[in-house]
Amino acid sequence: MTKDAVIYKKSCTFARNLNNYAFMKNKRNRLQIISEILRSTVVGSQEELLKLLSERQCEVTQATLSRDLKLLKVAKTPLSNGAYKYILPSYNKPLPSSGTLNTLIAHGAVLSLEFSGQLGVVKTKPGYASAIAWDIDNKASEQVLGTIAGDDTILVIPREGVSREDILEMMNITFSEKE
Amino acid sequence: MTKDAVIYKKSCTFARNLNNYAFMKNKRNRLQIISEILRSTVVGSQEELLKLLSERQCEVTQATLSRDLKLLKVAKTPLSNGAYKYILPSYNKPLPSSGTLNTLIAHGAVLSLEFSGQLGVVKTKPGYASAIAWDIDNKASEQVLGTIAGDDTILVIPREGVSREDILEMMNITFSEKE
DNA sequence: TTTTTTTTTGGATTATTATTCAATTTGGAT
DNA sequence: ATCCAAATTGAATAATAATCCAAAAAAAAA
Repeated sequence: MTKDAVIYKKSCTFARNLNNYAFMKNKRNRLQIISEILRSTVVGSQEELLKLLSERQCEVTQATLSRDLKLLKVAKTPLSNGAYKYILPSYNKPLPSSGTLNTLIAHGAVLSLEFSGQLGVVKTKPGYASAIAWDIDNKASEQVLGTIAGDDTILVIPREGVSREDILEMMNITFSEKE
Repeated sequence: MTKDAVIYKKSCTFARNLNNYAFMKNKRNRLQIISEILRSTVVGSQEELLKLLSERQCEVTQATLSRDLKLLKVAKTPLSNGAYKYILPSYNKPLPSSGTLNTLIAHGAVLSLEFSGQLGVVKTKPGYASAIAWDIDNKASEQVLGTIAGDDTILVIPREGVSREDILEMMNITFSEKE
């Protein structure tokens, strides 16, 4: 009642933010989408890229796109066939994390769960990391060796032999029952 | 004067023409000069490059220059300082940023960056960790999954597929000459 | 040589991209 | 909440770059 109630209330408050996040109205997601497109497609002009973004429900203007490309340090380079291509710098090749986080994210305080190697990183609303990490520690000791929490980030260290899917499922179960 | 003098004079004139002819009108040489300039200088626009060429007795128009750059497959890429730079294809590949930790360290608050496995650990001056971690989070979300900051230590969790060099480069870009 | 063909080039133009400016929105701090 | 500062964005514009076309120039052929 007490703790749950508090968390529930706060997650409501944050619902709006999450919506924006999900609707790709925000910059980070757009940059991510741009990266993905450029990694998989030959794009020769910003106008062209605008269309591709639009197809993915990402409506922006050329002005913003130009700024995005500058931010991402995307270079425009001539190709052998006479066309041009926008290319990402070498370090811009992150992998989109897999898994369904809907339930998890819907909880409100938990923003995302992504993996790198065997490690999981949970992003939370500022200040929530410790509380949520405590939950994880207590309710998922079967799968989790331990956690380290900052202010809005939790490092989740799974036990050996525990898969990402296991962690994801555990997180969903742990955090979805109270809505 | 004597015949020699005349001949000398003539050969001078002739030589100069030949020079211009050989170095300025000839396409191959011009391309060579362009390459040399781009290798040694930060050039941000074709207009700028035109001036540099002109200083080297190479008078061409922007139209020709554009074609030359296309031929040489020169890419225009954004720099960290907000400017742009034309880059030759061979230099368009991953930057060998190894050992270039100096800039980073010179920033003052960042003392060191070392790796263990895929994880990076940044040492900072006492109290600086959070602030710097925040910077990393916000400016390098493409490469970094998340960070956890103590008082003077930051754990940096790179995304999958992001190499140490990528992180190093990112750090240099993020912390060089800004702020 | 002279003629023909191909390449190269500049002027003008079009196309594309970057930036300015003002308006909003967002994020924090009180 | 309410205010303030910073970030984000689009419309318009400025700046920059690519291309069209015709003319020179060079190369090749006769």
